[in-house]
Amino acid sequence: MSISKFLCDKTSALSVKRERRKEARPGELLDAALDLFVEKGFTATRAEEVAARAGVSKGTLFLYFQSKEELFKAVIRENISGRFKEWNDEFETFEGTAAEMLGYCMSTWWERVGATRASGITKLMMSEAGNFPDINAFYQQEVIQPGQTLIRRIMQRGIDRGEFRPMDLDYAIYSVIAPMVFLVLSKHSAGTCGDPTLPGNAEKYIAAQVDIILHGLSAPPGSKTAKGKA
Amino acid sequence: MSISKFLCDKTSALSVKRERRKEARPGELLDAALDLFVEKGFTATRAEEVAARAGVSKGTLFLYFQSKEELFKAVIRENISGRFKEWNDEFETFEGTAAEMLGYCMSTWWERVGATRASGITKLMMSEAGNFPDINAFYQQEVIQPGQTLIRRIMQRGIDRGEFRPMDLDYAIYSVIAPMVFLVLSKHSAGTCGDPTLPGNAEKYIAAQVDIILHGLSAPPGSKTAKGKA
Amino acid sequence: MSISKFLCDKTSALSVKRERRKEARPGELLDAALDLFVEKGFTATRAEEVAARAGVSKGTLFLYFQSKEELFKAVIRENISGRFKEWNDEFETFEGTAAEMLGYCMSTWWERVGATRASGITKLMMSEAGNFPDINAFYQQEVIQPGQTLIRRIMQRGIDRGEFRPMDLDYAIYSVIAPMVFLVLSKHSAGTCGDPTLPGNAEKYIAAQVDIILHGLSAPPGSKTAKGKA
Amino acid sequence: MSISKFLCDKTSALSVKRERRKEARPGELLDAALDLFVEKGFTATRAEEVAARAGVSKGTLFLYFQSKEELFKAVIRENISGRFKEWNDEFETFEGTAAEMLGYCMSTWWERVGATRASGITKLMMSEAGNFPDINAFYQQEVIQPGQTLIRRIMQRGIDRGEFRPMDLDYAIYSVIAPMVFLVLSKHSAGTCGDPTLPGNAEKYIAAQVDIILHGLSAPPGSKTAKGKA
DNA sequence: GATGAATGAGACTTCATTCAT
DNA sequence: TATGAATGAAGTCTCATTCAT
Repeated sequence: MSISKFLCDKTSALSVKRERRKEARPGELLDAALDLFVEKGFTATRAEEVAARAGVSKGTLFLYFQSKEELFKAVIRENISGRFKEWNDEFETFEGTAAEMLGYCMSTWWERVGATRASGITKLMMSEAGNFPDINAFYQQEVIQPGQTLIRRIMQRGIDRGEFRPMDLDYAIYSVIAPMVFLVLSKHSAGTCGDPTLPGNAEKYIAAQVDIILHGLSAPPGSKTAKGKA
Repeated sequence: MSISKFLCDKTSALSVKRERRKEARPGELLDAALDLFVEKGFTATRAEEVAARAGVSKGTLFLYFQSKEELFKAVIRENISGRFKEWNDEFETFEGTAAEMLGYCMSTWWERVGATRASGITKLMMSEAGNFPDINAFYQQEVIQPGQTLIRRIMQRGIDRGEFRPMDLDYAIYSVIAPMVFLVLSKHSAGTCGDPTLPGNAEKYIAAQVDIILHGLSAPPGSKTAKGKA
Repeated sequence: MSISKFLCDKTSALSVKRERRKEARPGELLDAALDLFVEKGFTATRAEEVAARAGVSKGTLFLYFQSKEELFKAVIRENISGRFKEWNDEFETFEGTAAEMLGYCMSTWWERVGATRASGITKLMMSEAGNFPDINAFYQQEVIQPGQTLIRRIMQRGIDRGEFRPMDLDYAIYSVIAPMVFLVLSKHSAGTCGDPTLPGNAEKYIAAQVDIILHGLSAPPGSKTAKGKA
Repeated sequence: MSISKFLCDKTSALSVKRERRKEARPGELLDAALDLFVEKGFTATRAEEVAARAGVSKGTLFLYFQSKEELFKAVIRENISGRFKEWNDEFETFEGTAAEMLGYCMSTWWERVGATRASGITKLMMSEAGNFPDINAFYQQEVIQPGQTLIRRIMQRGIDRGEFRPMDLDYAIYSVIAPMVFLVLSKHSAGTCGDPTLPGNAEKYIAAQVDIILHGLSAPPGSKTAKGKA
């Protein structure tokens, strides 16, 4: 429409890439920051490293984020999947048994969260949450609470249907949660990086835990639906 | 002028400062350091804070530890007493079933490690080990390996005796380890500090996990054939 | 409001700070460092003083030099341009007598080294070399050895031509070197700063020494026999 | 006389050594300090090192010297030989020629000062005088001025007697002083520690310089006393 | 917008000096 | 008097943040 438009056209071939980049800058910075924060910790990661990994200069980082702390918060916010609403819906309409639902839930979680870079957030929160009370509250509200609620509802349904033994869900939910948290922490900690049984075979790991848990939860032979062998 | 004056002179309020306690200092500093490192992370903890919490000045810390990093290493070393030898011995002479042994093992671990300040080391290693490869190697060798080996031996015995189902122990051991790791991490992370179900009732938590795991591992009533192997 | 305002805007009094002069900084810092190191000694000079004298902040110094010690090394290197190659060439093609050459050599040395700030390096090396073995080795190789070799060659030529008496050059060379070293040390030591006979009249000092040395070295009139050897 | 005297007698065998030591403490500290200050420089020498070399604890040093700086001043004071008065007297009654006197003077200086640990003072003053104006003034007054005066008087006598050429003594005196200063600096500087021609053969060095200087100063054949060859 | 030179608060560490024993 | 544990001011160096270009 304007002359400047024509002027811009001249460099369009070059600027296409650059402009795409420009739009993507904040995202690239968040990605780089997530990786580095997870790998080295928040304090031990230098702002310049983040910028360098994102392919920009130090100054540019502060163009998009007010401070290193704001960058941290943005990293958490950006990578916290608000997927639990969606999963709660799936739960409502799920047709199989509670056991199937629980297994499906853990596998899906691995595919959609555990296996992705977003899983680093778990480690990050465990390590740094103490220094960021507000971001921690946000994480509690967006992740911990919905996640625990979903697990609890599934298990409650299992108990109600007689699939699972009656138990105190305040504690029982952690038999599901702990193995998943442990898996992602292992993935991101130096401590188990050399362990071939873990990150490389996460699916097998998940399957093994599901198997044990479901056996552990299932109602004894004498009860309603799980009579089988007896 | 008064008798009390003379009495006080020896331990007067003024002389509280500059106490000479060469013997006690290292321990006090290690205690303070463990607390702060666990709470805030190694990098985020200032040397002066450690000194202050131990009730000494900045300089005194460096009288006993060559550097902040050496202090860190000493903290790790101090809190890893090779308890596993002792536990392995207990395992050898244990008279009960593998299930009893496993339950006993987890309860004992809680009493002797999980409930103590030493459990903070777990969080510390997870957060910072990446930046201290040599410390990490030491921790792997002194804690991770012996711990996993002990669990594995107990479970293997259970399988051999037909108490437990046959399973791939490379993965199954984590059904025991994950809940314990999760517990201590929860204890030391702000993330779950507000969660009333966890730290206050660790014994109940342990009991619940033991119950589920043992159910999950146990062989079905009709399949005592594996016993023959033992 | 006024035209002058617009003119001033570009180089306004306010913008004096935070000038960006990447090219010039290292040189300015090296200059400042040389002055201060010579004046107060390396250890007694604070990094911040060097920065301040160069008109920059503490941090800027470490932008250009990895450490204070690296700065020290750079100061030495910067002020030791391998002048001796050039002087050795001059010696090869010099047409006059050895005596003329020696006098020329000392005068030239004064002009090109002694009178410049580079002469402070001598004092610096004397005071601090003991604490920096590698720098010392470098200085030996780049300055001491070539310098002594040049003097020795000139004197040897004088002996060979019968101009100078035969003598043990291992010691005789110091009759030339000592007065020069003494001169620059005097120049840079508080000890003789109040001495009006020295720094202000270095040329006269040099001339007087040359006169005495040449008399001291020259062969007695009747002993021209050594000439045959040359 | 008193009981305590008898009591002391009991431990006298042991305390003889100790008491002798006690008396000697300040001297041992000054010795150690001189060595270390000369070797490493004032700032780079730690008070504790001095104490350790003297065989006492850090605290004891400060029992005898108010501060490290006072220790430095005491080292200088202690080691500045007020021998010039004595030497001036020798000069008055010396029977030989001025040349003999000059040679005797340099040899004697080497024996009584140059070869001793006290010669380190020269290096110390060159290196540190700038930071200690008052001690420097003291050194000027006690050493530099009397020393230069002595040399000047000897040379003036040589000129007066026709032994030496007329010359500007303001500069000529350094032909004698420079080689001596250079010698002790060489002895104490890392720069020439590896040079086998210097410290090991100081007497030869001195002799060579004396030879050249005397030749350099001596009156030409045509003058009164030094006719010889012509 | 993007850059990276410049800044300066703040961290680790040293060491002269003090003082209870 | 002698000791050496303790102190804290001061120095080196880092790095989040700013800002002129």
